[in-house]
Amino acid sequence: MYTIKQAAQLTGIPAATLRAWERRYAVLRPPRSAGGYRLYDNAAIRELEVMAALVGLGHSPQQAAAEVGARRAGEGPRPAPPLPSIDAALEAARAQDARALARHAEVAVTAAPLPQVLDGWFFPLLTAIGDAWAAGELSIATEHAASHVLMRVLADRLDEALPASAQPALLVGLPRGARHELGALAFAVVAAQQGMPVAYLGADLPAPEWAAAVAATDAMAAVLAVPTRADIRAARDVVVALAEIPGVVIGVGGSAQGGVRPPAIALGHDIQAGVDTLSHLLRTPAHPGNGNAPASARSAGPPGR
Amino acid sequence: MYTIKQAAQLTGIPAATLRAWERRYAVLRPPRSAGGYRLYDNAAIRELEVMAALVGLGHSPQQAAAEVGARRAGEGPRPAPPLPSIDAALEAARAQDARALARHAEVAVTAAPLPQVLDGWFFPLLTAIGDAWAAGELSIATEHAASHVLMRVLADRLDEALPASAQPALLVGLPRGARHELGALAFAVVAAQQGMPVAYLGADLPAPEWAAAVAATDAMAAVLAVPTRADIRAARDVVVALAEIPGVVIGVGGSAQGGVRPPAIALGHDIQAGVDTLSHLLRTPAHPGNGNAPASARSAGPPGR
DNA sequence: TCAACCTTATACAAACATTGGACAAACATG
DNA sequence: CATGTTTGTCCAATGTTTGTATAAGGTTGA
Repeated sequence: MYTIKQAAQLTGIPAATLRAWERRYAVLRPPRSAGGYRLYDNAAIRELEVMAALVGLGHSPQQAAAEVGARRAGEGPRPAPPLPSIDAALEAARAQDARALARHAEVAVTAAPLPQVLDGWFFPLLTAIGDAWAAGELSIATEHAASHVLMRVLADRLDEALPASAQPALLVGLPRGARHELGALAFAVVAAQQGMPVAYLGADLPAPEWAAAVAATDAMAAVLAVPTRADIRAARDVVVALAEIPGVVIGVGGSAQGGVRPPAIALGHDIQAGVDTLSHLLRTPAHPGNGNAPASARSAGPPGR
Repeated sequence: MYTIKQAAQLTGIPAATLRAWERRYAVLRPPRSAGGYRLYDNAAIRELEVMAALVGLGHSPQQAAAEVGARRAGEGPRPAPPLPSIDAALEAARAQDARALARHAEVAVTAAPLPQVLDGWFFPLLTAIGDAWAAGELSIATEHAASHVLMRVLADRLDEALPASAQPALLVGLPRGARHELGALAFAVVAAQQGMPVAYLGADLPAPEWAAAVAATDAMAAVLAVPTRADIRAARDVVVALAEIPGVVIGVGGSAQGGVRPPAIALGHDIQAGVDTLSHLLRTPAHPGNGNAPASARSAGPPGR
């Protein structure tokens, strides 16, 4: 737990401003000590960092607070807000009714903060579709069409979340041969909603291309999805290629992320947590001894902006 | 959310002009803060950028506002409106600037009727990108990202053109193994804008899946793209599978369409003409002697609607 | 006990927005 | 050419947003 001065130092936001933010936007309600001192924990610090990032990106503090607040609304142990029925969406997919499916998905992403919708709706729907296909109730064409639709809904979200003009600092995509894009895209969207300037590179990208993309954009981090065992080899190649470039944080996600070793950092299987981890790594000015992260940033200056 | 000054900075349009546009053309109605400040979100910024680009292209602001507000398909025989520069878009693609590329594409599809834009902008841009790649000036990642962006712009148009909910009468897609989707998607969009209920099935679809999709939707026609020689065999398989189903018109397009024989109907290399051909075939109650079309309609009633 | 740090409440100025009207340059049209 | 419309910009009076400063006083830990 940190006092306000420490929080100010950690986040770079003056203490007076922190108090003003709390008073005016209720952006945080840190617990107090017996004597009434504010006590910030690490989660609070991270939220402030997100807020600062959004403000630095040009959002008005008022709105940034609203956005941060909206996102936090979905984290507590409260009863989850009702999501639309997965069965109905599955039915739409089965009936090849792209429009209805898109509508269901739109409703879902609007109903709650995205990470929650992903866990509670998108991914369950995907496995339901997968099951239906395995049971022979559903053709590949149908499965194709459905994932197209879902991808588009997420891509729209990505568009909406991306700052109007920013050099991408984070690249997200899949290694050569890998196909299942939805997880990677979902990660990109959540990261973008957190204020990171993301570029989504798509599926099936060979290692040299990854390196070229990182070099061209001067990105500070790359995240690749490793959806299946079969993708591990290609993912390793990418990691090797990227490790050549100093100062790039390499994250991996997906079911088979365990098959990829340092310097890649496994981001785990919870998207929100993975984004938090990454965001923290990027915001912390590279500790020499933090385990497996590269040692120094290439481009001078702080991450934000 | 951005205040008007930031919106002005992001779009390059003076704040006073933004207000004037809003007042005079109702081009945007941004939400307001509690104190009455305009709040622009990313979508609004993008719309303004499109509008600004159209104005820069020579459209009057009034007209541009109307076009941005309600994008319509082919209007009268207006003098060919100027399309945005392909070079600028190529530059955006090369710089991995997905946002700028999307903006260029938006401007293009807004500036003129789609078939014209396809011939005069989209496909030239694609070949330019292809050339740049062949010349080693451009990585696969870049080419990937660019075609992603262009696909999305077209897919948006498809969504917009499709009637709220109608049983698809026409399926569009690619045979197993085929990848280059843009032509097929473009065909689907033009057909949809012409009023046909289209479903876009996507790439890489095996023959049995085509048959299943046609059977499931009771579609009256299927159009498959045959982008390269290598796709001919798979396309033939699809044609054979679909020929089993009576009353289905089978159209083929793409560079290698010549390699596929009746009962498939070659739709030629001009999208508009191809759509016209198909539409004519569907509207004409199956002549027994029209060369290579199948003989009878399955579902009773007239094709169109 | 004391210095350092924290609290609330109020205040304030600089930066930024708002509306409504006005106006000249550019453009079209008879 | 004369006339009317369109369009970008500017003005003035007024309200909002936001970071920071101040006063008066309480808490913390050596």
